[in-house]
Amino acid sequence: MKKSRPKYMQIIDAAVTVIAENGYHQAQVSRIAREAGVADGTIYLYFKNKEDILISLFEEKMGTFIEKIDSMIAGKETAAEKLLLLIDSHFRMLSDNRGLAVVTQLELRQSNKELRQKINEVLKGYLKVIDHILLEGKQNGEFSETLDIRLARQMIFGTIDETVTTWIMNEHKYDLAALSATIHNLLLNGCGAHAARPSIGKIE
Amino acid sequence: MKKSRPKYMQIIDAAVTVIAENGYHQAQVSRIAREAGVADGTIYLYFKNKEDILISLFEEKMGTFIEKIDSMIAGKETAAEKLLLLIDSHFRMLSDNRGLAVVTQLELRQSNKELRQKINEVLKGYLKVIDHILLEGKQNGEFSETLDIRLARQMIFGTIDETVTTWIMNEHKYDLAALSATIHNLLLNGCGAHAARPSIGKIE
Amino acid sequence: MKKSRPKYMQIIDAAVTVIAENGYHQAQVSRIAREAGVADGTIYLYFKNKEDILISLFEEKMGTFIEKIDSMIAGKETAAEKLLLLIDSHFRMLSDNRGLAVVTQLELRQSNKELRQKINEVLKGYLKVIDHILLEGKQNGEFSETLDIRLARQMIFGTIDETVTTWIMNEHKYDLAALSATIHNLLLNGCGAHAARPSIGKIE
Amino acid sequence: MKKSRPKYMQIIDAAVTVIAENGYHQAQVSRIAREAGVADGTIYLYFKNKEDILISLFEEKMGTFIEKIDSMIAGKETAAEKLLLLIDSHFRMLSDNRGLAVVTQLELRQSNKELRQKINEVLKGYLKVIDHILLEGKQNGEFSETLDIRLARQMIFGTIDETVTTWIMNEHKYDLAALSATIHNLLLNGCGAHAARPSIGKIE
DNA sequence: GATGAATGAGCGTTCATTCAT
DNA sequence: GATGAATGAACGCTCATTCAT
Repeated sequence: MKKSRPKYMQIIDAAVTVIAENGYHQAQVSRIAREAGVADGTIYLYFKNKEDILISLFEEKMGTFIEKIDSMIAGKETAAEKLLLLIDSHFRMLSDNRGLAVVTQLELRQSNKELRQKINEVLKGYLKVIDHILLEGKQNGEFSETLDIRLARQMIFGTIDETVTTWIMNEHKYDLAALSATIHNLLLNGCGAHAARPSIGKIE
Repeated sequence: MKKSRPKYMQIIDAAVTVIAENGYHQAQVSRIAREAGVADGTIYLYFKNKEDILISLFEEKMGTFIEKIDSMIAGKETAAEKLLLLIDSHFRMLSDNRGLAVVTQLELRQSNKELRQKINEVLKGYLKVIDHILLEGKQNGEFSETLDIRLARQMIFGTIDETVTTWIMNEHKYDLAALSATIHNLLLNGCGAHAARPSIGKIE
Repeated sequence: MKKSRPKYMQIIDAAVTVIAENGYHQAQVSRIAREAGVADGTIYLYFKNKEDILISLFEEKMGTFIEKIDSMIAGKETAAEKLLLLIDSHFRMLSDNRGLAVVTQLELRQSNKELRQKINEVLKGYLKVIDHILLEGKQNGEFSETLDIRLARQMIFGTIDETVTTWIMNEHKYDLAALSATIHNLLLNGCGAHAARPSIGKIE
Repeated sequence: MKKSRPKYMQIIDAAVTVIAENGYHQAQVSRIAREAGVADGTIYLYFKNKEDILISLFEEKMGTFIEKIDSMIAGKETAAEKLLLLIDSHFRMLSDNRGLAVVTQLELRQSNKELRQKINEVLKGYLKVIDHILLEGKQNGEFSETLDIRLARQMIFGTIDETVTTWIMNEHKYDLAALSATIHNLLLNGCGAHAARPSIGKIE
């Protein structure tokens, strides 16, 4: 429907740009409209209100990302490989799109509780992907059979999230994607992976 | 100093109460003043501006917490024990003070970038405590000698933080402190601790 | 002429329906268009602007009413009979068409001064009918020969109008048309009619 | 309380001036504030919102008027005299305060249904005064013993209201107060007063 | 004639901060 | 030191109207 219209994505991309450049609280609707090259009122033909722009932004960008990860992961055999791919894709996506990184890691978190709860709904899709990897790893013996999946997932997501946030707070001074292998190793150990055997070559 | 006057802490505690009950965006200066039992203008005799209240809040509460941890940790011998104490104290402090937990984990993160950067300054003290534990663990052979301290610290802090946030988002439905041992184990593994041997009794 | 096209009346009737159901301030052009089953832009092929719809609405509905009254009155002999017919027709028309009653008595009065002045132009036709009745009554001796026609007309119109408005504000709880005879009697007295003699049968 | 502060009446008077000069829809809060010589925000120390200004305006001005009428009327003996005083005071008040006349007769009626209903609440006090006069007149034999008080009140109020509105629509071209005696006479007749006897001298 | 997507001006209200008392 | 009345900048959203198709 409306999502097929070019202006829909145009406005979302304008929102990312404006928020990344000026911060969440400086992202007035009129500024987003100007950046998108449309009139203020046009925004409201595609979005219910300002909050709807931000939720849609997150849904579109994160949704696309989750789908990509999902299909890429399908091609890997071991849970360890899948986890590495997830971490690495996550880091690469944000490295390649620093505006989006700032928006999702810092700016959007300044929103009110309701918006943040909706963002969390979207994130659940991502957390499910992690859970699948963990479950598979437990079942095929890669990970400890006593692993608490919920807590392990919190470790994985928390570590990735904190790593990205720190990188941004340090103004992207170093190469985020270069950390993938080390982080992967930390997390694998955390999951009780049989450290020496599966890791071959470049990962360690 | 102004900090020695009773009204200083009175205002900070009022801020915690007001933010915990009504959320960051409902925490108007006049409401904090009413809760503290002072006039609006009085706030500005003790704090430069509203942001200053929130930074001071974080400094006072987190500062006290870091000092406590630091002195408690001094009594423990191994890095593993210190880490367990840190995790457990962290979880217990927030379990025992849910208002403060909501304020620091959710509400204060809605503030703008500048405020969050100052909050990060305060957090650095906490991160240093973690770094000390990790360094000690590496030096005395408890942890892997190739451990990247910065990334391990991000894993530890990120995992703790995500665990607390998830607990709050689930409206404290379960016992946070009960997770200490399991989280500790995950993180120890992550750090390459010689899993089986050192953990005795209740940790595993 | 444009007025001859079917969509002209279709839009006016849609306007009455929309205003009656949702009130003046909720009667957006796009809503009227939807109710009329035409596109927004089509409205502007038949009406200069929104105000023009409302004026035309009043002209059409009130104009029709005045013509009806005029021809009906012609069949009556005395001024008193004509006045009764006028009051009774007025009450019946609005009783039978409550949507229109709400629109003309309440909603349209929320319009701005210019629109209300144009509505008054239309009303002048109605006031002229009243004036004719009064003049005839004075001339044939039914009414006081000192009667001030302008003021008597204001009394008649003001009384009818206030009676209808009160009826609507009371949510049509009682039968408006049942008041015709009593109101007629009050107004006849006001006009100095020789009370006892001319009123025969049902009027008193 | 707040009503005792001088700024309360200052803002109400500013509202009358601004609405009278520019019309209801041009009466922005900021314009009223400027006219009152206060900051926009100050308005909200004395009034809940814009609507509250207008209701208060009506309550203050009409409330004062009703009290005045009530006490003046107490000094008159007959219902006829009381009615004359009421009409004459009504006309004089609005003649002496043409801005207020425009505001209450034309502009305030453009407000939405809720505001108009609150205005009607205030008006009920005025209608009660009329009802008292009518009841007294019926009881002491001045008026017809079959007089329907509700309808007679609608005639009296409707006639006065229509007379004032016509005067304003004619841009105050003639002397409104000069009509008091004639209107009084019309209404007395309407009420079935024994025409010849009670009216002495100046009334007719 | 008919459409409907796009336009953009306009405004009530909040609240951090000041300063005369 | 303490007060609290006053300030005024800032912004999301609606809807009558246009015009390219």
